[in-house]
Amino acid sequence: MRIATWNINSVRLRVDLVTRLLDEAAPDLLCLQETKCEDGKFPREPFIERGYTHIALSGMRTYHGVAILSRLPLEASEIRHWCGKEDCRHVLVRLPNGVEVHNVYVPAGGDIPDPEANEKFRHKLAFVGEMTAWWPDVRRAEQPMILVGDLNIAPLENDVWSHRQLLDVVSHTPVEVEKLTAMQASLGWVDAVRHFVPADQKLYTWWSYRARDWAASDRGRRLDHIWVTPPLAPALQGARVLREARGWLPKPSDHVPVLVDLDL
DNA sequence: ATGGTAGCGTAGCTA
Repeated sequence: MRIATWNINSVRLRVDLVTRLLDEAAPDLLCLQETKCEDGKFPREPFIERGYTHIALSGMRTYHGVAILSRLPLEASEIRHWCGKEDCRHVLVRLPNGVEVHNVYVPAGGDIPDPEANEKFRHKLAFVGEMTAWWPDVRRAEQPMILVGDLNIAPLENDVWSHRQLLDVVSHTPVEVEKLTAMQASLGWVDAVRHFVPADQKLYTWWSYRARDWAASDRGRRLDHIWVTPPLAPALQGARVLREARGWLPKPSDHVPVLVDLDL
């Protein structure tokens, strides 16, 4: 089974890039974030045509939005809300093989890394904290589960272009990294990508639109993740970050797809 | 130290 995650930054604007990924990488499931699209306006047809007939949506106008496109049947799907907001950041599905897939879009957190001064940063920390407490409450580490999405945190030193220079930049601050690490520990989640790429190797999934030349400066961050619970770790077959998609024309997303293969 | 770009929706918010 191949699963992919991609922050698409408007699914309607980039529907042709999504179909390109489906055609070239042929994932069984594709989890999208930042669809920025109400469910009734979601462009289902190009995906259905390609066999992705099972679609779970949690979308809204203008902001956020998550979606799961699947060519495997979905036995159940559910939308979850966090921090008392209905802001379309989490949809989950159950597959026929019993695996549960969670697609999450963690709040970006604004620019100021101070929860007192910045409500967005406070929301980000609260979001991850709430979810961390929730996992052991409702699920067990023995259940086969996959968590994917734009977690908006780059936890390791080599998940950013400069650990030292990003220590006080939202996405890589110690307080965020601690929060994400605590969530990972909550059910013993295994980082499926770092399972294959050594921690001393730089790895990014996002490059800012603001760089003059994203590839030349290469100031990236690894914000997009795929985690699995311990029972799925032995099934991990490989992982890929599709860096070349950052250059897909005419209008690339600032994030690239992340893919993991499992022997399931 | 600062400003740089992008999407939505048509101003200003979010990233």
